[in-house]
Amino acid sequence: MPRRRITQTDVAAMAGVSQATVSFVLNGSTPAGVRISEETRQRVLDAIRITGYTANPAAQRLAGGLAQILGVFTYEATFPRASRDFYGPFLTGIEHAAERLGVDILLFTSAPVADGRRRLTREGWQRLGVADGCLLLGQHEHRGELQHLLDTNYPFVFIGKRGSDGGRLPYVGADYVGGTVRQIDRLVAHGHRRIGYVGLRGTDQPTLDRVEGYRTAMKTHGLTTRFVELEDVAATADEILDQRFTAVVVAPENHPEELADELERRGRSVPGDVSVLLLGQPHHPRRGGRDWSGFSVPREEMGARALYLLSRLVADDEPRRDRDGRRPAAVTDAELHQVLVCPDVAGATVAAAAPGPDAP
Amino acid sequence: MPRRRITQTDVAAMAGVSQATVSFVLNGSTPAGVRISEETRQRVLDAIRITGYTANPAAQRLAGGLAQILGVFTYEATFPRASRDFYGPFLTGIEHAAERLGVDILLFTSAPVADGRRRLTREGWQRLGVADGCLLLGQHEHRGELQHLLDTNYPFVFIGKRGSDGGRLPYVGADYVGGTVRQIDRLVAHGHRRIGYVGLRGTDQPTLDRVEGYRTAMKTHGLTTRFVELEDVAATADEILDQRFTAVVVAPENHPEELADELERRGRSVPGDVSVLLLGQPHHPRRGGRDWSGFSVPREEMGARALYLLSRLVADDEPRRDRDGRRPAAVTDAELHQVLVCPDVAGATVAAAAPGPDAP
DNA sequence: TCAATCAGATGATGCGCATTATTAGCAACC
DNA sequence: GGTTGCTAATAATGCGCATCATCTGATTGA
Repeated sequence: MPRRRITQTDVAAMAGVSQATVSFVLNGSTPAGVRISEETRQRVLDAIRITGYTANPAAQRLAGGLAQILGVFTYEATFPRASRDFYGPFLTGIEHAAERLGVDILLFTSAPVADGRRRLTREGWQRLGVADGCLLLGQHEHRGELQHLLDTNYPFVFIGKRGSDGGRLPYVGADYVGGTVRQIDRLVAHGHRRIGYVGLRGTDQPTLDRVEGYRTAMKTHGLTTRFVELEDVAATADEILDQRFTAVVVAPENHPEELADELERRGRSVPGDVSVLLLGQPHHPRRGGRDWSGFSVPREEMGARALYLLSRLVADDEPRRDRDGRRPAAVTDAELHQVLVCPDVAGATVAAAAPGPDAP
Repeated sequence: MPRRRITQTDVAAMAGVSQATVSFVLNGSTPAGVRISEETRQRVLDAIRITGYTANPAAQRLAGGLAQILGVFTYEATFPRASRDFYGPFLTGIEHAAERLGVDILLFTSAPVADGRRRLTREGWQRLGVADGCLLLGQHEHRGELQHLLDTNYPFVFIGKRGSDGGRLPYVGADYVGGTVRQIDRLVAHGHRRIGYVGLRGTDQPTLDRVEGYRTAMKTHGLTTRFVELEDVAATADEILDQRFTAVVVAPENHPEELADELERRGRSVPGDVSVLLLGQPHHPRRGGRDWSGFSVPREEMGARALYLLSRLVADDEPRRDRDGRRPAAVTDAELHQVLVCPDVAGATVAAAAPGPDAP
């Protein structure tokens, strides 16, 4: 086992060439009129094989190359793991993809927290530089920081749809709209007509998309949209009964478990009297919690797809060719904004509508 | 927003000093006979504050400094989060500690897998270098690789006790011995006398420790140790009844859930007829699974403590002082090998022994 | 008065790599 | 025979930082 690390210079010496030649061979060469004969190339490759040379990522990065390190930054105040039920799956997907890509993952756990959200400023900028590109997680992004990333042409990909910014931000999101539409379809197929939307107004993308999906689907079926502002769970339960809903859709962050409890406390059964569909997975799966019907967000896949996309963007940035001298195909606009299907979850909180006043 | 990154040279220019001076100020200076006046120091610090300068980790690392990056390597074939019930909590703890320390975490997801376990060789060595030190996870470490780490004096810490290697390997483990002893104590306190150990023979540390704990405790109480080799769950259930055990202890990887099912299928209740104590948490918590009694492994804390220890080791390696000119205290032997208490879990699978032939 | 000491800093160097500019050798052409 | 053109490579440079060796000017000691 060698004491000192093996460098390109060592390899060069063994192959009887210059360090530069080794670098060219490793990078598929040909930046400008540089040519390496096939024979020399082979000699270098042999030397690399024999010595077991591997590039020092720090040096690569410093010299303006790629380090095969991709970063993960989050805007949440505490690193995603803490809210592990929600963020864990993203990271699992990211790690799987990283293994496939042969890339290391750098978690920016050091970024300072200000105003309850993590910032990229100051400390952040430089640290980002160790990674070839970065995945961005969490709702509360900071516009100025994003602008800087765009300005400096630093490759990044959002996890979660970003509609706000006219197509400049690459992202991999989930199709909350489509998922919600299908839930309404489902309810209608079960004979429901009075279907309420329970939730908080919000400007976050998932909420906007759920509302849009609800609106669209209700309109399609010629039904009236009815929103119930969630303030107090008990009050909301009363309202649901007052309005004689036979079904409601609700986002997972809006305490569906407690809501169902309240309904049952009022002598109604879920789904016997009221069907409840969840627009996403439960955030904090309770021991012995209900088996919710609704749709699920493909979080692992989102993580993985985001990393793949990021790696493509990084490759695009680097004007380097593969060994056939061709550049990989450029990233298309379609790739830049991916929205993944949210599969339906059968569950046990949906049933046929009780025949009510609106029944035929 | 500056286009080009701010370097020490920029800061130096602003403060009217040389780049070297800036570096000295940042590192608490004084490598050899170098002195910086308080006034100059302040000027440099001001310039840093104004420019918002931050060190480029790649450059720091290349120049032999610290990058404030700590690595996580695993010997498992797939990266830990994938088997997230077991490994997830370690990473949670690690991330929390990283936030506290202001350090980024590098996951070595790129390390190649050979023979079903991940290796550090070739690819690995150089990549490790980006991090100031590294946490090691998983059972199947490779001796040669460890030796190399020791030889090159690369700072690392194992998560999980490492007894095999006479105190040369730093680790943060869990006290399986003590935890197991207490479970036996618990059973004895409940009047149990015929207490079996169900499990597979294994040479992994946790298994060795559980067996040791069982042996010790049984001896202390003057009871006979009885091991049931787990081959087939059904056969094991039969054996438990044959031997008229009133209680068994079992490791979580040995299918406790199925075992209890088998017992109940035979008309025995858990814990009514047979108490079952789990020596650790369930590996794959089942929906609606039993509420196991036993002990839990403080995995998050292990992760966090391991990272703290690693950071101390790294600091120790670097002959650098803090701003008062003192070196932090060296790592003691006690710190080098930490074993954390495994708290008891009350649970619902333990009850008083049914009066049997051994009863008074 | 001249050497010795010391505070306070700076210049130069190298870490390992990517990349640009340059060179050496040789065949072809006028 | 000199110039052009081409292939095949190398020398040199810089990325940003840590660090070693060195330098300057002031103060002290004899």
